[in-house]
Order: sequence, then C-alpha cells, then structure tokens
Amino acid sequence: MTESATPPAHSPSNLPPFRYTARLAAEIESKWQDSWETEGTFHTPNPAGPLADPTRLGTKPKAFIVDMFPYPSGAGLHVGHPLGYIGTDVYARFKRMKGFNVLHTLGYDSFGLPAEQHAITTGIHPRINTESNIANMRRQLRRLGLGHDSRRSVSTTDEDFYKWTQWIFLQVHGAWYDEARNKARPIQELIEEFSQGLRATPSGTPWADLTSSERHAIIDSYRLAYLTDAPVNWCPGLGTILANEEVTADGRSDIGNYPVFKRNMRQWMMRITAYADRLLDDLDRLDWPEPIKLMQRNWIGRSTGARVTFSTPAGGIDVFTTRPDTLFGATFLVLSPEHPFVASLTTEQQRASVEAYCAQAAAQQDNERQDDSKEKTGVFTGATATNPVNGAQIPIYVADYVLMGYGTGAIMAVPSGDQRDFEFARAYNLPIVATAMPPASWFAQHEITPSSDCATWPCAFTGDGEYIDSANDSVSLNGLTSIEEATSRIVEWLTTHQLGEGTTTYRLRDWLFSRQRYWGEPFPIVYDDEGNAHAVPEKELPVLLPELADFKPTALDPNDAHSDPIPPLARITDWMQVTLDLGDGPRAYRREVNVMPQWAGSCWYEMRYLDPTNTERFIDPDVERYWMGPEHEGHTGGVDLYVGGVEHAVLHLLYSRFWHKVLHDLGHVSSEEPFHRLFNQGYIQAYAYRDERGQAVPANEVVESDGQYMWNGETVAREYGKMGKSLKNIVTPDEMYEEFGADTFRLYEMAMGPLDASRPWNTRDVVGMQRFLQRLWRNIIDEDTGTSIVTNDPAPEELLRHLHRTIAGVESDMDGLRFNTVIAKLIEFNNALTQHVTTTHSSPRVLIEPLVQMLSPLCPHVADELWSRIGKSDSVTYVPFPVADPALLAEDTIEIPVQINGKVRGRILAAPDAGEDTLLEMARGVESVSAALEGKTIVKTVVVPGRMVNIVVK
RNA sequence: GCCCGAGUGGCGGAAUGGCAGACGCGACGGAUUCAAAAUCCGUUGUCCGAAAGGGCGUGUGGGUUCGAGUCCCACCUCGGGCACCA
Repeated sequence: MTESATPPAHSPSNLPPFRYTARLAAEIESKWQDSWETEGTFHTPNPAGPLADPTRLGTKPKAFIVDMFPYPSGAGLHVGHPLGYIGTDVYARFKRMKGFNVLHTLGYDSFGLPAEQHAITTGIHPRINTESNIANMRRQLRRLGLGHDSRRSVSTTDEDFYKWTQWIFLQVHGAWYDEARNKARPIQELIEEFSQGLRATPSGTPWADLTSSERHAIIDSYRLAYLTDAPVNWCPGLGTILANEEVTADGRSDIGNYPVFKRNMRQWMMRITAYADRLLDDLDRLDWPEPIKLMQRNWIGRSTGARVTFSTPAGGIDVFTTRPDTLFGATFLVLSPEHPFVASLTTEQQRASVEAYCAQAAAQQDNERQDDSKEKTGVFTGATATNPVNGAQIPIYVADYVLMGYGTGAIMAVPSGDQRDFEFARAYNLPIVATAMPPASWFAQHEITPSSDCATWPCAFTGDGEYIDSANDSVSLNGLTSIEEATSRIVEWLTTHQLGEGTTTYRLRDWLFSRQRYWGEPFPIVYDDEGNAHAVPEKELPVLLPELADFKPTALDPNDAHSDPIPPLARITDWMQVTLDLGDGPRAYRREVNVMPQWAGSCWYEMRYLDPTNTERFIDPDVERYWMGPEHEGHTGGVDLYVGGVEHAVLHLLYSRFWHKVLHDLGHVSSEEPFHRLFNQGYIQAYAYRDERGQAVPANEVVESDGQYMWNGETVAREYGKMGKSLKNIVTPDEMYEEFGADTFRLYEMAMGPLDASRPWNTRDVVGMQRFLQRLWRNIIDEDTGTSIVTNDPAPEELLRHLHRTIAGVESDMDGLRFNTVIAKLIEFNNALTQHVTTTHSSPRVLIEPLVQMLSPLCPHVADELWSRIGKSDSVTYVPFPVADPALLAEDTIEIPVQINGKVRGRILAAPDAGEDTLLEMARGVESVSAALEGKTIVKTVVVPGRMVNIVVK
C-alpha cells in the first residue's frame, strides 16, 4: 500500500473520512495533475528533432488526435465547451492503453474580432486581453485533467507561429495552378516558361518585349493569391469597415446604428476555385460523416452543362445552362442586375425603371434575393436577343434572382422546363414553349387534357419526356427521350457552329482573404511606386504587427458615402513606409495594410503541434510524414481523428483542405488532406427563463412545481438555447469542480448522450455519476481507513462472465466514441459487483483491476488513485487495456422471443446455435403460443436462428 | 429561401429491420436511524383490470415488410450553415 491512512483534511464529521466526496476528489485530482506534469506523462515523442525520444517512440503505431482549437473568449469556459475536449481525451487515453503513441494537445485561435472590439471599447491592447484569456482557459482546462502535451500548445498570435502563417501565404502567393499537370507549381517555373517562349503571353507579345510592369501584371494574374476589387461594408459613422455580422439586416451598423455603404477596395483573394475538382473528388477518400461531405459537395456545387452565346445589340451574351437540350424552349433571357451589359442594352424608354430596379436589388443580400417563396420580380430592358438555335427574337429582362457571382450572371429562361422561369413567364406574360411531351401520368396527376400547348399547364414539366419542336435545319432532338443524348447532340452542334461549348461551373467562389482590421496577421507584402505587389523576403519574417496607439478609429460624417475606408494599420504611417532591398538595391516600399482573416491560422495549426519549436521550417518533413503521412497507396494521410462542431462543416474545413493541398503540391507535406477522419460533436445547450417583462432571470434559481417554472414566487417562461451571459444560464466547469470534482464532471458530460448529439445541460442529473463513482470507490476502498479491501479471492463465474462481456462491449464502444454506452456498461457491472461485495465482503482483484483500467480513460484521476491504492506503482495511463476472454463470452443458452403475427407471445430458452426446426418445435411447445394458435391456420413461419421466431396465422 | 441534421417515458437517453424504454435523474414505497443526512432494497410508458392478463404506444399522415423507432414518400416543429463570427 502506498497510501497512508491519514484522513483527508476538511472531512465533514458526519461522513466517513474516506468517502469519495467532491473534497476528496479535488485532493486526488490536483495530486495527479501535478504528478502528470512533473513526470511529463503526456509528453509525446517525435521521430526527429528536439522532441525526439527514440526509447519512448519504440515501434508503436501512432494516433494524432486533434480538437478544433478554441477562440480564447473573455467569458472563459462554460460546461458546453469541454464536451469535445473530454471526448478526445477519453479516446486518446484509450488509444494509449491500446498501445498507440498518441499525440494530443490544444492550442488557441487567438486572433479575431472580439479582442479587437474589446480593445476599441476599453483601450486595452488585444494582446494583453488575449493572453489573460488564454491563461484563464489553460487553468480551467488543466483542472479537467486533459492528457495534453503542454509543450505543443501554440497560439496563432505567437510571433513564431504567425511567422509561418505568413510564410505559407508567401508559398500560396508564389505559386500558380498548372491546369495541365493539375497541381500548383512555383511561380518561378511559370516565369521560365514565358521567358523561354514555351508559353505564349496573353497578348501574344514576346516576353522580352514587355515592360517590367507588364510582366508583373501577367505573372500576378496567375498567382494563387491575387489582388482584386471587392466590396467592403464601410461605416463612416464608426470610421471602420465592418464584418457582415456587424451589419444589421437593414444595412446599418450593429453598434451605433449608422448607415453602412458597400464600397470596393483592393483586396487579396485566394484561388480556391482552381482546386474545386480535387476538393470535391478527394472527399471520397476521407473518413468523414456523409452529411458533411454532402454539405461540401453542395457548397462546391459542380454542375456540368453548356455555355451558349446569344447575340444582342450590345454584343454576344454568354449564358450558362445545365440544360442546353431545352434551348429550343428558351423564350427570354434574364440578366443579373449587376451584369455589365445591362446599361448598354437598356432602351431609353426603359432606363428609369431598370435603374430603379437595379438600385433596389443592390440593397438586398444574396440569400434574400434567392428566396424562392417570394414573388419573382424583374424588369424589361427593351432589348431582344437572338436564340442561336432557331433565330427567335427573345426579350431580355433584368431580375434579381439571377446572381452575378454564379455562372455568367445571365441565364436563358425555359419556362416550360423550369419552375422559376415558369412563374416569371406567367407573371410577365411571356411565351412558354414545350420542348418535351410530358407522359400521360403527368397530365392525369394535374387533371388536365394532354397537350403540348403550355397555356393549359399549371406548372413547368421537369421530368423526362419525348423531345418535340426541337429542330432546325441542321440539328434535331425530336423523338429523343434521353436528356444525356439530347444534351450531347446539341452541345456538339453548338461547338461546331461556334455558338457555345460544353462546360463546367462551380458555385464555389474564390476566397476573399483581406480583412480591414488590426488584430490579425499582417501580409508579408509591400508595394512599389507603381503599385506592384512584392513578397517580403523570407528572412524578414515575421512581419510584426505594429503597436497601435489608439484602437478607436476616427469617426467621420455618418452619411458620407464617398469618404475612403481606412484600415487601422494605414493609420500607422511610419510603419507603412519601409526600405527594403528586393534584389535591386534598397528602395522605399509601402506595406500592405490589410490583415489576414482568422481562418489563416486555423488552416494549418494542427501541423505546428507536431513540431512547435522548429525555427528552420514550419514543420520537419520527417515529423510530418510520421504523424500525418499516407498510410498506404491512395490514402490521403492527415490527422487520425479531428473533432469539432458542425458549424465548421464548410468554411474552415474547406479552407484548410485547400491550403494543405497547395503545400502538398509544392512538396512541403506528404499528406494530401489535413484531416483524414472527422467527427462532429454536438452542443450542450441550456434552458433559460424569462419573467413577464421578458427579462432573463437566473436559471439556477428557478424551481419547478406542477409543470410550472417559478422564480421568486413568480411564474417564468422557459426557453432553450445556447449558454450565455445575457440569458443568465451559464454553468461553469469551475462550479462543477467545486461541487463534484473533475472526474464526475467528465463522466457526466460523456454519459448524458452520444457525443455527436446536442443536449440540454442539467446540473441536477450530475449526482448520478458521483454516486456511481462512490459505489465503485466503496467496492475497493474502506471508507473509514482509506485502505484497499481488494482480495485475491476467486470471482464467481457469473461475475467473471459479466466482466468479460463488459470488457468486450466497452472496447468496441470506446473505439466507436460511444462513451455514453461505455458508462452504462460500467455502471451495470459495478452494480453487479456491489451486490457481490456487500453480500460476501470479498472484492476480488481479478474483477477490480480490469474495472479500474476501463474506468481510467473516463476518470483518470480517481483511476490512478485507486490503481495506486491497490498496490500499483505506476500511473495506469500506459497499462495495456484488458482483453476479453472469448471462452467467457460464449453463452450456454439464450432467450428467444416467439411472435404471433409480429407480437411477442412467449419466450424460449435455446442453445445459441439451435436450428430453425428445433426453435420452431420449441416455440410451438410454449403454452401461451399454442393457446394463441388454437383454432387458427398457420400461414407462414419465419425463424431467424439466434434471434426470433414469428408465426403468421389467420 | 437553399443545404445539412434531429424529434422515443415526467427529464437526459438505449435499441446490427427482430423482446421499445438499457443506464442515469426525478417520483413513489420500504429498510436502517431517536431523527435526519448518507446508504441499501423495491416500484415507476400509458390506458382497462382486484389480479391473471389485455389494448395503445418512438413528431403527424401514408407506404414497403412475416415484422418498422430503424427503410421509402409527404408534412410539421426544432437546431446548424449560407462565404467578413469562428
């Protein structure tokens, strides 16, 4: 025994001195947390570099487990935050016991908007605020007993972290996408192709004859990071540019309610669209939840179809259509209000109404414009276009349901085959021409007489039908019934007549990468006198974020739409000006004054965990290959388990995949994907209560009686949602540590439901997990002396069988991250054990040791304490997980239900391998069954050996 | 609006297409106690019934199947995302 029998301090006199109370738990927990820290229990060895440790590395398989890292909020953690962290910790600890070299740590996504807003209102530097928030979160998380390698915890705001974020930006900036090789290549290789004449310049002018600025412009147009004019939300009243979430639905600032104007600014974009196909196709090789893959597929939105040119008085207009086979039914064109041809096409007569319409559309958000439920609006330009297949003159409309950002910003409308076009055509009295004859069933369903005259149709027909009225002198689709065949025939015709071609478009847009903020990574970019952008040399990195004297921007006239937006860094004029030698002697340059978005750091942070102290590279290639490299041919490589909320399903996960692929193409990483396996945790939400005036009241003071919720004698209304200050429903981990201890808290979070489901927090339920740990403790420890009561007595066979069933179940549930059912199985076994211990006063070691081992991933502190109290010297952390004995898993007999017409009418006990005939015979022998069969005719019998018997009677 | 997901006892939840409600909370009853706390034992979907037993039950309505919480169709409600919150 390693423990003395001295009672713990502060033991309440009316309880046994060694009862497992919150107070004893707290002592045990802080003791083991200190021990793990001193021993470096969770220090994980690397194969190379400063963190290498060959003896600890051994020949173990590896497991790299990552949580989506948190933004260090000033409010600290509430009980909802650690759900995923506990889940990954349990899994990581389980994998250690299964013999894996496990890497698990947690960093901080510490750039971002809230710190900057905090700085604006308080004047406190975001760095100071951020660092104190991180310190608080580290304290709260340490108390939770997470087995993290603390040496590897990084923050995106660390200078030696964002140095590499900037370095990666330079890699993206210094690369172009080679469509032929379908990968990114260094921009230098493109310059060589141009200078050696292997690639023609866009204008055809030889490379040697171009000016330096002209060459610069051509090269820049190929880069994966490029500059373009893009709109920002400029709020002169605040003197700042606002994020979308800071702008209200009616186009005013959330803070101060000032007008917000859309203004164009020169901004960096990332050419993520170049990777659209690979981002889409490689999803098939990832172990991700299918709904998340689907969301990414929909987001990328690849659709194949054709680009078709319609001639108009202002020139040819390209439209993109997924249904070129319906071209003969195109009876009007619709342009997006932002389409460049709108002004030149509009006739004088129509000008006033078109301009008014465009102005009104400009004020709307894209997703409002696509609202299918609202009435379709639009306005006639006065001009017509020529349908290339039949020469028909068709009117050109402007309508806001067509978006400039998708396809070509212009569509051909086929009202007979598209419901949106159909509604528009009906509303504006435009012709509707059928190109396919619907089947009789379609007419029957709509209760109309079959006719190709669309005037009688109630809606568009979108199904398969025989093509009609779809022919000109040189092509005919008539009589075809396959969309595929008709499409390929018409695309071929369009291509030979140079009126269009088959093409693919994507819904995915390039990534707007600039933010007009202070608290983000500065771009490692400078501009020369002619406005050309240059990369800052690698040896100059990091470009440090300069100090800012005053975080409050200067407010301007709130209604001055024409004032120029000024990003915070532009106010630091002596920082903006810099003298650099970029190879042609020291010259004056102007720094980029935008900063990177918060996504930047989160696009690659998991790799820095692997090699956090490397000063030469963002990661050592050997280290990357060990932890993230592909496991076999065709494997993408990447993190073995990535856990986080679904809210990141698209953006974060798409952006980081994109950066990773660029780094892979350029040879910096061996893995093709950052996250091989993804798991989405649910949210913990909470009830909140409001009084009659709608004011939130403290949720922890609300009592329930007779289905009513009462606060201070007053009836209050309950609602369900996120935990938050304003709802007065926050429960913190600190309160849970105080009241129950970290192990009970961990257990409750894992027991309350499956990890991927959202559920409400209920403090009242936590006690169940505490009682379980107390019963388990009491099965091992004498509550009066604190010493072990474990004996070497043999265990009854029934309990041994139960133990091995439990081991088998726990192991597979752990592997599947089903911790809630792991806990249920442990409780069931412990309850059985409790009966044995209380009746026989014997606590067999052969049962206790595996139980403590199985408990340890979930409740590591109490498990280590029990392990030590039953005479073990080391932490249970690396002790191999118990193995179920197959001989003890086999059952002699199993109970099988007997159904009559699908309803259970009796049960039989049979051997697990009993055959169909035996089972049926036994079933008919059951009294309740034979009674139910009395006077009935057996129609059919269904026997599933080992499962059930069903007798169908009449 | 579009995309994704979820609806099971009083509550959190369990259930390879095969015994619905494991496990926990709460509630009720009992043991122990001078009394309480703590602990232990039992009951607890619902309706009918004294009981034995039976009817009904997994958001709503249909369907597939010998058999559906589970699969299919439609609908309702709630949650997440919609590109500058992360």
